[in-house]
Amino acid sequence: MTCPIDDRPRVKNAAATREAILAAAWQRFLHESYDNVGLRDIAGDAGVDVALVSRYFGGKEGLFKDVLRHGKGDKFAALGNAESVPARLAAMATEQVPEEDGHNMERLLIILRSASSPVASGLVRSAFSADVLDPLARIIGGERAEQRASMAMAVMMGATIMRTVMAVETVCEGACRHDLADRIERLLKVALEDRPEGDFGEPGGG
Amino acid sequence: MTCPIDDRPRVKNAAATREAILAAAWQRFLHESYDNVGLRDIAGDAGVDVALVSRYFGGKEGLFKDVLRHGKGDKFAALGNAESVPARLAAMATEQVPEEDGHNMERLLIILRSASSPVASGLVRSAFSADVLDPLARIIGGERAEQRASMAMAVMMGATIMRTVMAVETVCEGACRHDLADRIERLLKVALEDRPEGDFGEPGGG
DNA sequence: ATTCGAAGTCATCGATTGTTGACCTGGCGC
DNA sequence: GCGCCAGGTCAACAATCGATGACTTCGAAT
Repeated sequence: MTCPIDDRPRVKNAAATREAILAAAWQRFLHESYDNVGLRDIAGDAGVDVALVSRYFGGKEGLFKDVLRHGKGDKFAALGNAESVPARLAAMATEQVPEEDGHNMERLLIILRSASSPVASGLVRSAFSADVLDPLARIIGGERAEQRASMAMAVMMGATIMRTVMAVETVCEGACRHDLADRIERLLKVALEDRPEGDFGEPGGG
Repeated sequence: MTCPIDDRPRVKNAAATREAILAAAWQRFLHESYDNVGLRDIAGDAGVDVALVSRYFGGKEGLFKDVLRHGKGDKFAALGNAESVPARLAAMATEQVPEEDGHNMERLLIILRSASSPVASGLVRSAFSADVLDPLARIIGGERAEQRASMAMAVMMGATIMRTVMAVETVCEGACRHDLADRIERLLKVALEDRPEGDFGEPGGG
């Protein structure tokens, strides 16, 4: 198979072929939902025959599963301490992030896109719980950490949906981008608060 | 055609048939995405032949379009004034709502489910903008109303996703439901704030 | 009772999907 | 040299989808 972009025709290299398929699948699933991504599209992007996809990954579902667990093993665990989490997440939501966090943000978008597909939803839910929710809950700690982490991720997914899926201008760049990030950061702080309720006021800067 | 649940076989009543199809489609699109809902499923639920769906609504896309604009004309415009919006929306997100708002919440879920389907995304986006975002922005008023409304809806959609799509227990009912609604209400208040930023403290109760 | 049009039924089309098995091909050991 | 086998190609499969056109049936107006 002649790879369309690479000069070398990439002959007889199973590992490279597997990786090419995985990369193409990542990009496809990043922009469209599970159901609307065809194996022929992925194979075409990777410069590979369709049959190889099912052969290497045991079908579409297996490929999607491997896409979800692709990348660093840490995933969302590298968010720093509880203090820095809101700022880091806000930066991720507005995509002012270093390479590493951007990768995790893309994974979140992949999860979001295929969240409502009968065959993918199960994989998506478990991946979200294991790779996103639990690590975040472990970082923030405190009472009802899982619930507060869920609220923070609700903010993240909501903002992401507005930006990428609904394509709302005012959340994309429109006005001042830093103001948007600031508002999201404030939202994340409220979502992560473990104070009872109705208790305002920050512990003070420093 | 013998309707499976109704005693009367419903013969030769185009209006009733149209409404039955619409109701069945509403329920289907409420639980699955646009791509994963078949016209045969809808027709089966409505007790109607498949051909009638395409005949009455001019195809699947037309049916979905009619589903989106189904119901009251007011839609999200009946949320009261700017003061009551956060509480009402929080009640909607946790489904402690009267009949009317529940209908709007279902519409929001329909929008959410089919947001990433190539043919439905356009309809979904315009419906969301016209029936949800703009009315809400008009209610809250103030500076950059559209952006603040978008942030509030981001919170709403995020919470909804957590509950229904991701099926996160802690956001469903788990702990105390009223605490969840309270936290969402606080999030909505922050999302809708039109103060510059960094300015905390409420204007005082009463 | 007859007739005409709306309402409903049936069969089938074309397109697309994921998957599979048979078949080729090129490099490496012997 | 030859065989062997992993890596790759090709064609075809069954299933499903939305859509369409011809046909039948019922209701009502005359």
